[in-house]
Amino acid sequence: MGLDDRKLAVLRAIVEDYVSTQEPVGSKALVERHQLGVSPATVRNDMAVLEEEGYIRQPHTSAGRVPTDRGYRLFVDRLSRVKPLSPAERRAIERFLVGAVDLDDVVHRTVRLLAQLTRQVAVVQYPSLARSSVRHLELVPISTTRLMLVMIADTGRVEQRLVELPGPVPADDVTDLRRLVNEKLAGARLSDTPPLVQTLVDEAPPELRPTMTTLATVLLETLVERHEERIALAGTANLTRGGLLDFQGSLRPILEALEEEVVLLKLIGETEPSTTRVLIGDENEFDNLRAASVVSTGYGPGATIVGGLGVLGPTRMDYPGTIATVRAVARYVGELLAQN
Amino acid sequence: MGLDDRKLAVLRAIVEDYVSTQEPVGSKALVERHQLGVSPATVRNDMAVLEEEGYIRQPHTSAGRVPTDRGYRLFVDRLSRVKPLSPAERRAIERFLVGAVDLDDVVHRTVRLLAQLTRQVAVVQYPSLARSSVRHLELVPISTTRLMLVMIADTGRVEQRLVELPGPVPADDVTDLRRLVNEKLAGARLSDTPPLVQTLVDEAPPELRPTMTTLATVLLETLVERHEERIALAGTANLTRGGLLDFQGSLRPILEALEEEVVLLKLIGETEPSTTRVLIGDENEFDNLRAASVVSTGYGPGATIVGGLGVLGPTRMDYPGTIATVRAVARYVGELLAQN
DNA sequence: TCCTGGCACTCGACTGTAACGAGTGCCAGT
DNA sequence: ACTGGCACTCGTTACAGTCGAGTGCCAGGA
Repeated sequence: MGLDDRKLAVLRAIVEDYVSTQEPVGSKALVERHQLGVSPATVRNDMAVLEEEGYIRQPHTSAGRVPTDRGYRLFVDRLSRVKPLSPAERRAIERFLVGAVDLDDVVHRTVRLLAQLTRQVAVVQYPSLARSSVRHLELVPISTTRLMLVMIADTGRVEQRLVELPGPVPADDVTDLRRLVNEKLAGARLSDTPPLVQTLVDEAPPELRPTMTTLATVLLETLVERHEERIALAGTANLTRGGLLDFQGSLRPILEALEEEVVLLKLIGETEPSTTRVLIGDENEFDNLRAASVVSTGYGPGATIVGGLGVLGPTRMDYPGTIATVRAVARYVGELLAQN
Repeated sequence: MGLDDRKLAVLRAIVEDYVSTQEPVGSKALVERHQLGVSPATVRNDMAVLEEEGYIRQPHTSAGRVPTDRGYRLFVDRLSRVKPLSPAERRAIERFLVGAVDLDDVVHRTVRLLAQLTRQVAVVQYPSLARSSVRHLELVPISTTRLMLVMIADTGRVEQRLVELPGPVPADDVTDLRRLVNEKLAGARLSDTPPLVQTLVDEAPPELRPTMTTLATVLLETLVERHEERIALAGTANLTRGGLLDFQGSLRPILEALEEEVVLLKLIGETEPSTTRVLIGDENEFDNLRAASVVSTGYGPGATIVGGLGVLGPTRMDYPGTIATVRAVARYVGELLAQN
C-alpha cells in the first residue's frame, strides 16, 4: 500500500483536527491549520487514496472526512507519540492519591482521578485474587454452628463469607481450625490453594474432619470460584460530553455494557503482563461497545501485575493524552501499593 | 379549592394515560379511554380548573395536558392505591434473593432485582454502621509495626483498616489488645462506641497504652467517621428508556448526581423509621434531579431499620407499581437479613 | 511524474410557505 | 350543569428553493 509520508501526515492531521473539533474535516481547513506545504487539491488526492485504503470516510458526499477505526489504529500505532504529562497533571495525581488509608480507598480515589483527568469513564479492577497470596485467614464464631471466614490477602483485599457448620463446634476447636488453616495456607498464592485445601481435609484430626470438610468447600468457593474479581467505576457522566454525537445518539448500549462486570473485566482485566492496550471501536468483542474505545493497562507493586485499570470513551478520543494519563496513574498506584 | 370527585377522576385519568403513553393527553382521548360519563367539552372545563390550580399544564397551546409535580403529588397522596404485586413478581423476588451467600451478595442481588422489576435506577444502602452493633473485632499482625483491624458487624458488614503502630508490638500483646478491645466493644452499638473507646485507652495497662491510643484513633476514624456508608447502584441503562423525552433531553445531571454518594444517601438513606417515601420532581433538594422522582423505604430484620433502598426514575413513572415493588423487595430483604 | 488552479457537481443544512389536524376556549342552547 | 358547535392556536409535516462546504476530475505547468 503506497502511503508515503505526506499521506500519513494528512491522516494525522485529520485525526487531530477531528478529535479536537468533532466535525468532519475538509481539505481546505486542513491546509490552513497545518503546515503541509501543498494545496487543497493535492490533499484531496491524498484523501481519496486514504479513503480507498479504508483509513477515513465521508459521512455523506459534500462533507469532510472522518477517521475510521482503522485510521485511528494506524494513528495510534505509527503516527502519535505519547504526550508527556503536564506538571499540573502530575501534581493532581500525587495530591489525589496521597492519604489513602486502605485498599478500598486507593481504588476509589484512583478511579475518580482517572475519570477526572481523562474526562472519560474510568474502570479499575481490584487486585485480582488469582494473583494474590493469603496473608491470614480468620475464623470468627458467630454462633455455635456458624463461622465468619475472613481472608486477608497480601494485596490488601479482604473477603468474607458466612460458613454454616454441620454441627456445634466448641471455641477450642475453632482455635485449632484457625491454626491449621493458617499453617497450611498463609503465604500461599491463591491460585495454588486448591490442592492445599484438599490436604487440609485429609490431614485434619478425625474430630475436626466434618467441620474442616465444610470449611474447605466454602474456602474453595469463596477464594477461587465466586466473584473473585471486583470492579470500580466512575465518570459515567462524561459519556454525555460531546452531546449525542459520540455513540451515535444512544448511550443505552454503553450503559448496559458498563453494568456487566464480566464485560469490564474482559476489557481492562489483565491477563498477560502486557503494556498499555488500546482497543478501538469494533476491535473489542462486544457489540454494545462498537462505538467506544478502551485504553487499559496493568498495575501492581513493582514489576508484578495484580490488576488492570483503564478508561472507556468515544472512538474519537485523544489517544496520546489518554494513554499517557492511564500509564501514569497505573505507575503511581503501583508505587502506592508497593509501600504496603 | 373546589375539586369535586369528577375533577379528581379526570386528574387520575390524565396521570394514568400520560404515564402509559408518554404523550400529552387531550379531552377527547380521555373520554374515549375512561368511563367518565361526560362529554369532552365538560372535561375541558374541568381541565381548565385543574390547570388553574397547578395540577396540570399544557406544553404548548395546541397540545394536550401533562401532570405537574403538584399533580403527581395529589395523585400519589389521594388518587392511587398501591398495586398488589403479581404472582410472577413475587416469584421473581424469591428466586432472585434465594441463595445469597453473604451481605455483599444480598445487596448486589437486591439492587439488580429492583432495577429489573421497576425498570428504573435502583439504589441500595448497605446496612448503616450507625445502626449496627459490633460483633467482633479482629487484629491481624501484618508486620511488627502494622496491624490489620477488621470489624465485623452484626448486620454482616465487614470493615477493615490498616493500622500503623508507633513501635513494634509482640504477638502476645496483640492477643491482649484483641481481648481487651473485644471485651469492651463486642455487642455495643456503633453509635455508642466513642466513650467506650476512650475508657479502653484509660484502662489500658501502661505498656499497651501507646499502642492502644493509636488503635483507638483508627477505631474512631474507621467505625464512626469515615465512609461509614456504602451504596450499590444498578439499572442506569434504564435512564435511556423513553428516548430523550424524560429528563428533558440530558442525562448528564442525573448521571452526575448518581455518582455522588452523599446525594444518594440523602435521597434513600433512612433517618427516621418512616414508611415509604416518595419525592416528586423538585421536591428533592438537588437541582440536578429536578426532573426525577425517588421512591424509597427502609429495610431491616424484623421491625428495626438498618438501611434504605429505593429507585429513581422520571417524574412520569408508575407510582403505584413502583411503590408496591420497592416495599415488597424491602420486606423480603428484611426477612433474609433476619435469618442471619 | 507530481502538483496546482479551476470548474462542475453533490448533497446536507437552512429557510420560507402552505396545508393539516389535534386540541383548546368560549358560547348559546337544552 | 352539561353539551354540541365553532373559531382559533400552533406544532408538525411536506415541499421547494437557496446556500455553501466539500468533492472529483481535468488540463496545464514545474
